[in-house]
Amino acid sequence: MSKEVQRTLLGDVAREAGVSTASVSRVLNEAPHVSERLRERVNSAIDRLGYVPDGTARALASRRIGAIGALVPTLDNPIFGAMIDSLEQRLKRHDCRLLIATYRYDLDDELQALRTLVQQGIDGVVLIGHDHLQGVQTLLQRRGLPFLSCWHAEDDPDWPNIGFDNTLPARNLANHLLQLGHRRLAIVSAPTAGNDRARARLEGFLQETEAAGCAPPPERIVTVEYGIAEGVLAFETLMGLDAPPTAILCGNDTLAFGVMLAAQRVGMRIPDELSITGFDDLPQARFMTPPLTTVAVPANEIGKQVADALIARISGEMLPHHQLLDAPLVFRESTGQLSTKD
Amino acid sequence: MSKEVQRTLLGDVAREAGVSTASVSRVLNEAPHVSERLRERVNSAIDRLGYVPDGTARALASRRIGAIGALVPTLDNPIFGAMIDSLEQRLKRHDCRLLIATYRYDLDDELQALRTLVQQGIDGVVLIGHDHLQGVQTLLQRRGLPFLSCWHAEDDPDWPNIGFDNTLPARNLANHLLQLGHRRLAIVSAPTAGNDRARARLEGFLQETEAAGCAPPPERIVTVEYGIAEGVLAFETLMGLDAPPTAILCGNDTLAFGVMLAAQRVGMRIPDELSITGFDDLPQARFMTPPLTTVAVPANEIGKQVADALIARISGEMLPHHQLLDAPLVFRESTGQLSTKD
DNA sequence: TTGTATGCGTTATCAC
DNA sequence: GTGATAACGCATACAA
Repeated sequence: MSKEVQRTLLGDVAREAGVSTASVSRVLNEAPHVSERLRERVNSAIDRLGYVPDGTARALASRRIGAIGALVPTLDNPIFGAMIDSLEQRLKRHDCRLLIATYRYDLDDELQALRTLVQQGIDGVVLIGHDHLQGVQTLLQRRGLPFLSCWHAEDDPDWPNIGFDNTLPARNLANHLLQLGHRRLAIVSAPTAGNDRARARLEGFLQETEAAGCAPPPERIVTVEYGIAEGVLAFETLMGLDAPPTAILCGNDTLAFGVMLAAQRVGMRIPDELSITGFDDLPQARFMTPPLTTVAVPANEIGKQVADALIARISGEMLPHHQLLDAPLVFRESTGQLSTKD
Repeated sequence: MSKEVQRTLLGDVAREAGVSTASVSRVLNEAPHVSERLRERVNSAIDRLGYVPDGTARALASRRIGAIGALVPTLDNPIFGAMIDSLEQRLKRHDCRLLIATYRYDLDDELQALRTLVQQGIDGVVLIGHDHLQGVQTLLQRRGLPFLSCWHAEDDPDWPNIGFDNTLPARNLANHLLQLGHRRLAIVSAPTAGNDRARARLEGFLQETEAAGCAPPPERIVTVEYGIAEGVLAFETLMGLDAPPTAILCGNDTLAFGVMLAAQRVGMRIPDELSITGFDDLPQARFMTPPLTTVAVPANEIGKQVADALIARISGEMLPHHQLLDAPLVFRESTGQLSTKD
């Protein structure tokens, strides 16, 4: 199909430089104990011939492909896009490529995708969260494959991870609303199946409201898929109740945007008539009217740290790796005291 | 470093099944002319031994790694996230993996990243837009590597592509504003260096306004980096002018969001006092207050079609591949006639 | 339809 | 420090 151009091989470089193939390989891999003179001769031969090493042969012989795999639920959520973007940029520094696979929160798909990536020969794996099928751990261990999960914070020695606590900020958000005098709270959660982060946030909301004796009744806890339109729907559901909430805790910013925009659409004043909180601190959160009170998830920082840590693990440094990052609350104007005019 | 478990090889499967290695390979690759009986024996042996083929060896021997590379400016822009998400899902169907690399609109970085991916042995390449260094084409051609660019629509036989016209919708947006009676137009553009899409949109805006005799003077054409905050800044710059615009054409939705939110912040009524247009139709565009008039970029459709077309090319089908998709205007409430009360 | 034998382009283990 | 040479694990042309 394509013209079979005569490719320059490592052996050609060796001949051109008048050295052995082993020496060329050593120069290529920056191995120790190589004389400066030899290095120069080889490099000059490489330049002269325009030699480019073959990654596949390299991978077979060295048992390293120079790429890791990342399994993410979706790239449609910009928070993951941001993380993957940082991850890839940082991996580049370590001369490492990135294979991505998405699984739409379907853990069977995740395991299947992992199998495929492992078969490709990836040098390491990045996972999101703590919810995985048993097969994932089994496979990873059996292959002795370096891996790291992120976006959560379990101190599990079998699951090295770099992330943040999802529960505590959720509790703090709930507490913030309680402090402002709200008692009729509602929760808009993403589906928790296969999503420990969503579950942890929901639990945080519940723990705090229960402790205060005003846990939302079932009808004020709605679960919707990820999306602005879904947030709009959730708002409509909640406001149709006999006793609508005075404040809504959302599982993520996108849902909060939906809720907020739906509220504005019907002319509701935020926060006078309704307080709203998010979780993620997406770029537009601070530009909403009013700016959204939320939790700043360190997506970019996670990407960088995961890259560095996984590369370290691949290099054999089996560090502890339970890294807890800060996910601070960001108080803005979407939350406030209920106006007492009624 | 990791326990060297005795891996099961293709040869082991052959022995177990009592056939040759070639036969096992044929079954694995679903080659034609394999008897049902042989297939069953091999598959059963594979199951019994839990054999998993080695991707690196496969790649070296077959000269296909089962993955393509995608070079995107950034994944921080959700429109690219959406495209990559669809692309990856669709590639999966074809049993193809995805390597991604970002280059922050730096064409030198793009070429460098391409070199790295080519060296890995990727089977094909996806590019964004038409702006690339000469080296990109040279490299692609010399290796006879199947590739496809997207997000633009040149009818260049040397550059197979699947995309949409960026200029025409831009013209139509400008015309829409002119029809509404606006004469003091402004443009907020993303940097056009290394970004033919931004340039095409800008040109569309200019062509139409020039034709109507009201091309914006230089001070009403501002260029800012991608981002909501940058849109806010652009708004402030434009509104500080002696003759501020009555309508603003933005190069993408994110900039438009920034402009709109900044306008709301200072209490400006949209569209009564200011009309705003975007480009992309991000999910939140229709949920803004007011909903944003914009252009619906078929990001997901591009992802799917690119996957199918590139796989076809890799399989040797050298189709024409200049596929023009529709990018329709979406008229919403962020544009309207200037209120004539002054 | 199936088996045999060789090649894929490196890396790494030895010697020297 | 440097050079032979044997892996690395599979695909495929060719033969049968």
